[in-house]
Amino acid sequence: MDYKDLANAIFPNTKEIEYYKEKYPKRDLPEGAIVTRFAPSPTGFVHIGGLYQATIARKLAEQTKGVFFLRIEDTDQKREVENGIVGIIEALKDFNVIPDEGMTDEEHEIGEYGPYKQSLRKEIYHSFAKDLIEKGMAYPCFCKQEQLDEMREKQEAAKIRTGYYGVWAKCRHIPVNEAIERIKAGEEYILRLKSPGNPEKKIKHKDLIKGNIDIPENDQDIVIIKSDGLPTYHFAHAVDDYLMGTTHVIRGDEWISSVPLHLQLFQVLGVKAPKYAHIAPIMKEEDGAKRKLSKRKDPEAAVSYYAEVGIPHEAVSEYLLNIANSNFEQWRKQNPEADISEFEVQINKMSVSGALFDMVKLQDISKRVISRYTAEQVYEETMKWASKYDLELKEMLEKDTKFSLKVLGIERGNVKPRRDIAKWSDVKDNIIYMYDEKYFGKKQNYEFQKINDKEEIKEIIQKYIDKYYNENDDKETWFEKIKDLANEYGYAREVKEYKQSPDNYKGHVGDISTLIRICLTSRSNTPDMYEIMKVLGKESVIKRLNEAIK
RNA sequence: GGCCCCGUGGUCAAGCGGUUAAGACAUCGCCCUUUCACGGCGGAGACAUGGGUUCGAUUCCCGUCGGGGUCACCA
Repeated sequence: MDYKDLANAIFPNTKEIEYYKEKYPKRDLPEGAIVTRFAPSPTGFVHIGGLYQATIARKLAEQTKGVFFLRIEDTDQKREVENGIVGIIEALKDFNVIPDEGMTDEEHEIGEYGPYKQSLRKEIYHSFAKDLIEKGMAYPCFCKQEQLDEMREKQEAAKIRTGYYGVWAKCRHIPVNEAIERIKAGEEYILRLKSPGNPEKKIKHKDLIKGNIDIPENDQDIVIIKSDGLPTYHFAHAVDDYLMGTTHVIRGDEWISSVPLHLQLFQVLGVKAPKYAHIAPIMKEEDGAKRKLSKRKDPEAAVSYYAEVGIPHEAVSEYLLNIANSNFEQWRKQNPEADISEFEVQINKMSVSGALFDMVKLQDISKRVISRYTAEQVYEETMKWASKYDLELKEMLEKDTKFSLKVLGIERGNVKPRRDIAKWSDVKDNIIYMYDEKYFGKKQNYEFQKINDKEEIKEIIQKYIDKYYNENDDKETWFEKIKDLANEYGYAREVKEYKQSPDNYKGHVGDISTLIRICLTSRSNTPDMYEIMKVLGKESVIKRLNEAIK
C-alpha cells in the first residue's frame, strides 16, 4: 500500500490534473498584461475596501490590456446569502467596475476559465488534492474538533506556538494502510497539507506594495479540503489562480501573513505563484484609535451607503483613486474634464499604511464633480436618486420639468459654477423654497437682519413692488433700481460709500437686498437673486413679497 | 503572547543623506462681492522617542513607545 492507493481510496474517480492543465491553457495576452481578479464571498455586501481593491485591479488590467475577472468564493456555505452574487455584480456595476470574465448573475458566467464559482469547481480541487496525496504532500486527518481544542490548550499552557504542525500533527504519521482502513470504515476526515516548511528559515517575499518582507516559512499542516468536500480559501486560491492564469493577486493586507503558506502551496503544486499586491485597509478613527471600517458598525463601510445618500459614483471612484495614488489630485487639476479611465494607476505608489476614511474630503470631491454637471444631468441624477429615496422630491421635480431645470441651472454652466451640492440628498433643502406649492401655505420664519422694524420693512417692500420691480429689467437695471430704493430710504447706494462715512447712512444697499432676499425666499443665503427672480417669475415674486409683509 | 507591517501638520500625503520639509481637505484672516457658494491672497499647524552611522539625518541601523494585521474544517 502506498500514497497512490490512499489517493484512490479517497478520490476514486477524478480527472488527472493534466486534463485541467490542458483545458485551461496559458492565456494569449500581450507582454506585460496583468490578469487579476476580485474574489469576494457572496454575501451581497461589498465593502468600500473591496471596491477599492476591485477598482485598482480593474484599472491595472485595463492599462496593460490584461483581464479582470470576478470569482465567487462560496466555499463556506454558512455564509451564503440569497442573491449575494447579483448584489456584488450590481454594486460593482454602480461604480463602473465591470469584469471581463466571471459570473454575470446567480447562474450565468462568461469566460473560458470557469466555472467562476468555487462550489462548482469541487472536482477540480479534488484532482489537485489527489495529486498532492499521491506525491505524499497531503494526508487525511481524523482528528476531532475536541482533540484539536485540547491540543491548543496544551500548547497555550506550555506557551508554545499553537497549531497543527511538527510533532503535534498526529495524523501526519498514520501509516497509509491504517488510513485507508479507517476511511473505508467510514471514519470522518479532512485533508491536510504535509507542510515541508521550516519556521527557522525565512522566505523573502517582494510585495508589490509593501516591498520586501521576510517571514518565517510555514510549517502548519493547514487543511486543504474540509469535511464537506470543499476546499479552504488557501487551497482554492492556489488552484484557481493557477488555472485561471492570474498574474497579480490584489487583496487586502490582512492576507499578508498567509503569504508563506500560499507560496508553499504553489510550490508543492509545482506551479508558478502570482505576484502579490497587498493593499492597506481603509480605516476609521473612533475614540482615538484606528480600526478597519466595520461592516457592522459603520454604515459608510458598505458601498450601497453612497448610493443611499446620493454621492455620485464618480466622486467615490475619484476619492478611492485619490487614496491609491496621491498624484491623482494633480492629474485632476491638470485635466479637470477628463474621464477617470484616463488616469493611470501605479501600484508601487500605493500607500503601505491604512488611510483614515475622510468623509469631508469625499464630499469636497463630490461637490466638484457635481459642479461640473449640467442642469440636465443634475436633474436626471437627482430624479434617479429621489425615485428610490425621496418621493416628495421626485414629485416636486417632475411636476414642472422645465421649471426644475431652470432652478437647477442657476449659476451653473458658467466659469465659476456653484459648488454647494455634495450629494443628491442635499438638493431638496437647496431648492425647495423655489417651489410655490412648497413655499406657500406654510408659515415662513423670516429672520430679518439689520432691517427688522416691521413698519419699515413693509414700507420698503411695498415701495419696491410699486415703484421699482419690473420683471423685464436686465440685471444691471434691476440692481440700479435696488440701489435707488436703498437711496430713497437713507441707505447708501454703494457699500464703499457707507464704509467711508457710516454716519451719513442708515446702512447700505446690501441691507436692502438682504431684506428683499429674505422676504422673497425666507432665507438670508441664496444664489444670485436676480436669477432667482427671473426663474420665479413676476406673479410668484409679488405674491411672495406680499406674503412677507402681510 | 509569537510572527509581520506601519509611524511627516487635525486628515490624505510628497520626500528617498544637505529642502525656507511640497500639495490637497479641514481650520483661521484678508480681498472680491447685494447674501451664500465660487475665486484670489495670506496665516497657524508636522518629521513619535532615545541611541548610533555620518562632516551632515525626516531620510540608513538598533532599541523604546504607539498604531494595525494575523495566528480556524471563515474568507
